[in-house]
Amino acid sequence: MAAPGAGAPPEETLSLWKREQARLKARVVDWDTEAWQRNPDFSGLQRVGGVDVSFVKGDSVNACASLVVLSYPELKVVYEECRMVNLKAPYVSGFLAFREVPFLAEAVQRLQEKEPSLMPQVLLVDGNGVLHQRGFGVACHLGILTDLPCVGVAKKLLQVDGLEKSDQHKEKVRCLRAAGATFPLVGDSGTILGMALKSHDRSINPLYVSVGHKISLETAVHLTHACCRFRIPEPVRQADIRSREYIRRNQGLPGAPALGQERTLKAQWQEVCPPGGSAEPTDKGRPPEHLGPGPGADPDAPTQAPRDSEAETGPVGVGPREGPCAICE
DNA sequence: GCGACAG
DNA sequence: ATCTTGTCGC
Repeated sequence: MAAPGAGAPPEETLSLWKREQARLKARVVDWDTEAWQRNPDFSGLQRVGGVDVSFVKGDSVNACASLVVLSYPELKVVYEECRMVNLKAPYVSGFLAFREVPFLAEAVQRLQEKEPSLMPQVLLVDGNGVLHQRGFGVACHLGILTDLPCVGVAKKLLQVDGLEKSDQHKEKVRCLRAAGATFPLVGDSGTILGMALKSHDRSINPLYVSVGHKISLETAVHLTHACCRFRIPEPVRQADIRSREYIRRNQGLPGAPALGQERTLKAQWQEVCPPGGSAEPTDKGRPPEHLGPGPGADPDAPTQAPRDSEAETGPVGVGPREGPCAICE
């Protein structure tokens, strides 16, 4: 029940994962540690990274992990890496990092080895930071593993610690006027876990920003907003666009699984975690082999129209009622 | 049966 | 995450 549609990890594994999260959580730094973070215009900030993982259609194992680095404030892609990976763990809400973070951390590691001068000064991560069941989402996890400042940027509200998509929440969302408008996400404990951010004038659904590592919530929100040309901040959006594109080009090429012949995650999970047996940690790292971006992979190719899919804008004829809001006075 | 469910 | 067309708007 923990992972609908896929093989669920044994309770024992979840227990180990929780312990690991608790151990690493102690290292999270939730304030500004970098000089550029203190400057109102972020002067000194030159490179912002984004990461994402996209999937092959009917396959929960094969995916493309991508890391991009954009110049700031121009928001032009100056580095890109896409790589096909075999996910080892199923998706379980609250444990996303155990599925994706190993490959993201490896991508950062390869960048460090190949082009250290392009190392981003901060990473925007698709998912939550401290806004999480145990206060340690994927953005925190990646931050600790890489020691880079990280920001959690989620597209949906993770309903934890009393946070819910209640009518009151929806009311607050409707009250967000111009891009940049926010409201705090306060947990039962009274702690501010993150901020809802209207990232674009024409978007209705806000982003849910939270601290990952080495950055304050205020700076995280300001930075996220500063990186938005559309609803999704450019670093994450470019990582997403490029990883999907990479998958499209890789489909049908040697190495890609034949249709209907994919290994299911459930099957793979059974290998790693036999029902009743002890699993052995086997392989470590692959040889750094490049299936480098072919000749037609210009980073700057504006093949993408200035329009985003998704709910960049609300339904035209059925917009939420404008007018006085009881909550935002 | 119903709601929850980051990606 | 993914399945998917048109449509409105700058």
